[in-house]
Amino acid sequence: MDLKNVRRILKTFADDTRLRIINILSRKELTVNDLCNVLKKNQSNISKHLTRLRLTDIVEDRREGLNVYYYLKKPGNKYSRILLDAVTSGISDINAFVKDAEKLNKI
Amino acid sequence: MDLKNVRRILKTFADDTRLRIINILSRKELTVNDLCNVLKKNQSNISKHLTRLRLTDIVEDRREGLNVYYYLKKPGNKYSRILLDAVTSGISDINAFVKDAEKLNKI
DNA sequence: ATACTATATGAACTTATGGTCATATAGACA
DNA sequence: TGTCTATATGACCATAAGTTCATATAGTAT
Repeated sequence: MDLKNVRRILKTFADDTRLRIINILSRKELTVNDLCNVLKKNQSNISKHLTRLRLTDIVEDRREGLNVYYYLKKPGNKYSRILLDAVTSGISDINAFVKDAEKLNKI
Repeated sequence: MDLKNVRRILKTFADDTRLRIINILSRKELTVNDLCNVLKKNQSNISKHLTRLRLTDIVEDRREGLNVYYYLKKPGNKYSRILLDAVTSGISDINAFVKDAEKLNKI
């Protein structure tokens, strides 16, 4: 883990849409389309954010027919885990997150 | 703490120069000029990064004559503290940080 | 093959960000 | 007062990042 990686991980987290995606995926794996519905964003937008999260090793995907399911990846190295834990700790009660979780239950 | 604050804090952390400043200040309070010398960046640049860190409640400053000393803010908010701990202890052995610490000892 | 659905990606646009230069401000001291 | 040093800030530029539209790709089904 070097400085570049730390910055890359932090930058990837430092966006509202991606934070919301991470929060949602922490509860349940979902398809791109599901995420569009919960977040009320267009498909291109969500897909690009997911690509970025995948390139930063935060999520992984698996295809099932036409659908691609995204889910949180268990961090491989120790430093990633420390950072990811720090970034995600103590923020689950954020209002926007709670609302997203409620929408999620209706899907 | 809302989503906007979390994003703001993460964005502030997500920069090489600011991460290096945080690492350095975690060891010792320093003047703007000291930080310029360690980081080999111009004064304007460092000053602006420090201003941003101050506005995000990560550092504080105190003036002593002509010099302004910067140091990590003690309580900060809870989320900043968690990130700060991750960056300053969990991943403090990253190469760029160690090198900065060595330069710091020569001042 | 065609048609349909889900997802990914290239192009273009807008805004945000980091860096540098020049200048302004603040304090010390003669 | 003037001058020097340390720091802050405004203007400007270049690049990065987020969004949207249109299109491409992948898989299903007929």
